[in-house]
Amino acid sequence: MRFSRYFVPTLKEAPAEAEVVSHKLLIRAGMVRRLTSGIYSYLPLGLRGICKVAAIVREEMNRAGASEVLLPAVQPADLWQESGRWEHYGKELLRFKDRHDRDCCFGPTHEEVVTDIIRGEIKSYRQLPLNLYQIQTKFRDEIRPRFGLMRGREFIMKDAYSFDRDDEGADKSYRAMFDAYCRIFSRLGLKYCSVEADSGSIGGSFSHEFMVLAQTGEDLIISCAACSYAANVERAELVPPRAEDIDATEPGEIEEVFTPSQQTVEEVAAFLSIQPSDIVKTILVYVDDSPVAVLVRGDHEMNEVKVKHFLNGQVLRFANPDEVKKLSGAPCGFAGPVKLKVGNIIADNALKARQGWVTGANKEDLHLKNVSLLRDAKITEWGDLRRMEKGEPCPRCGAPVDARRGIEVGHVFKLGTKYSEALKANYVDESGEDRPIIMGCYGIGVSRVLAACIEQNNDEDGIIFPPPVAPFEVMLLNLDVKNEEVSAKADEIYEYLAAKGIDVLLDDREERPGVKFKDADLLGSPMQLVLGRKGLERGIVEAKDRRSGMKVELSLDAWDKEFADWHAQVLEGWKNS
RNA sequence: CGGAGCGUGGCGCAGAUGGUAGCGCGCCUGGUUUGGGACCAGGAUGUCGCAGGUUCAAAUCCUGUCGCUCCGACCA
Repeated sequence: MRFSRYFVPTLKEAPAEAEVVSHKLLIRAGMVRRLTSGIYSYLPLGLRGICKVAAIVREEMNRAGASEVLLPAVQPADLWQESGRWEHYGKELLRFKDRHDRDCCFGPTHEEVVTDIIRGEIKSYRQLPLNLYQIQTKFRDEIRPRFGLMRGREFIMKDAYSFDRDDEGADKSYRAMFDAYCRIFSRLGLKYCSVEADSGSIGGSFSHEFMVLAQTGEDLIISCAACSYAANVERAELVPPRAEDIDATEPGEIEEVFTPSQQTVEEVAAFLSIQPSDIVKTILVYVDDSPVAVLVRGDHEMNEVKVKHFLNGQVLRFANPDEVKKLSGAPCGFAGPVKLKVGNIIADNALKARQGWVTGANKEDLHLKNVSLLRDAKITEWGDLRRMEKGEPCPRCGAPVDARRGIEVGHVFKLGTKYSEALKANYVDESGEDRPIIMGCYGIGVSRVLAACIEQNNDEDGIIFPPPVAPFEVMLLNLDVKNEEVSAKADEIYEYLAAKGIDVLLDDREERPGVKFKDADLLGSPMQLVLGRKGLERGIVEAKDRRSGMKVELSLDAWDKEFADWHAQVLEGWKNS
């Protein structure tokens, strides 16, 4: 492409709306523009980036034996009522009515639609296994879209669905997708890892997430260097205290202590000159509208996902101040398990480690000392209810774990028969018996991958695209557009590269050199070729590796070889990084 | 939805105590420049988010409303 005729509206300043680096750079580089909250237009350069990602995804999906389809974005409500998700999906599902007043929705995911196709077409075990995928725009009406393409409401996703006759086959399909995902993210040049994950509202038995490591990631990943255990914090299992670590000494009599206006754990600890780990935090929540008190150690964090699963609940919300008052009889900050009038009190395993605790007294400005949860409280059940912290023992090998931030770019689920049973997608096996198809589903956030890629590859001058993702692999700068010889040579090199199948953007704008250098760095092509009058006189083209900043001069006399060597060398550098 | 903040030329912003809108970037014209976002001169562009209200007078005060961003519950 020729820059002068292409549409690349670059910006010197980052728009105020952008918070994270990928968002700022996507806008500054003229790749995207926001239409409204969480909804973006892809401009030519952005679309090229998306297409590059999609092409790799497509190749690897095809290679893994999946067949590409394109399913409808607008879907009828009855399908969703059949699966039960019309009720359960929540407000992220964008619902509307058509002119005939029929309920519809915009697909946030396509389990219902594929399963509907499959139940109509698949009758026999002979037709299985099968894997269908698509790359398509999804819509999820997120509560709070943020970080540009990272969490949009409208986004581009690759979603695949596998159909198998039995568990063994389903596991094979899952494995095939897992491997394909590894190949995809490696080819895209991303630093990623796969972690055990919670399966969330899509449902199913087990799942893994693919995370791109980045400080701005919204997810926390627990990983163990010693045994390669890795999991999302939502999921990371904690080992209960070992028998020998338990101090069973029974404390003395319960004692009320005056703690005026000391509401937070930190305040109470400071006021009583004790550690936060000497305190039991009592968190009042509602799970599916019934009240629950969750007990965790003062220095620990409750894990809402774990609590939800522990109670087999769908929705968890915190009690509001009025409800706290009603449930505990005291304002926020003074709830405690002793004589608490909440039927369901669940406690984290870590609280088994000892007996004497400080807790709220369920009375304003009072706490209790010497509380034994076994003696003084009615604990319904104990369990793993908190978030793992950095440095805690790995559930597999006991070594201290590390915590890092990540962006979820892919997710593989083993669904089982959740949808096939709800929608009656059965097949007939060898013995003539009807059986539900075993399903799996596999997503990649294509637009998010582009953002994550920029998040991971940038510097103060702009984007540094890995070659496979770069909208243009080479940017060719003609510094003297008005000089006919220079322009003729630039055109010649442009044609040469194009003929080699290299995506090249020729900057033929009537701009000063400085503008072109700045834009080239901003747009992030991994390779820059610079041709000017001075260089042409000396018979050279200057070549810059965007990532290392290394510049070399390529002789025009030996162009074929010198360019090929340099090109290979830059690509090699990326592979080894 | 709860908490915080912001809406003023295309972009980034300034406009106390009310007096009829300005700066930088960008854009247009001409000239001088031309290897890391040039300079000079001239020029265009605003129903100050929207709707009410107070006032002789509102970007500024009041009320409502819409939109956006950020912090918490969702997820690719």
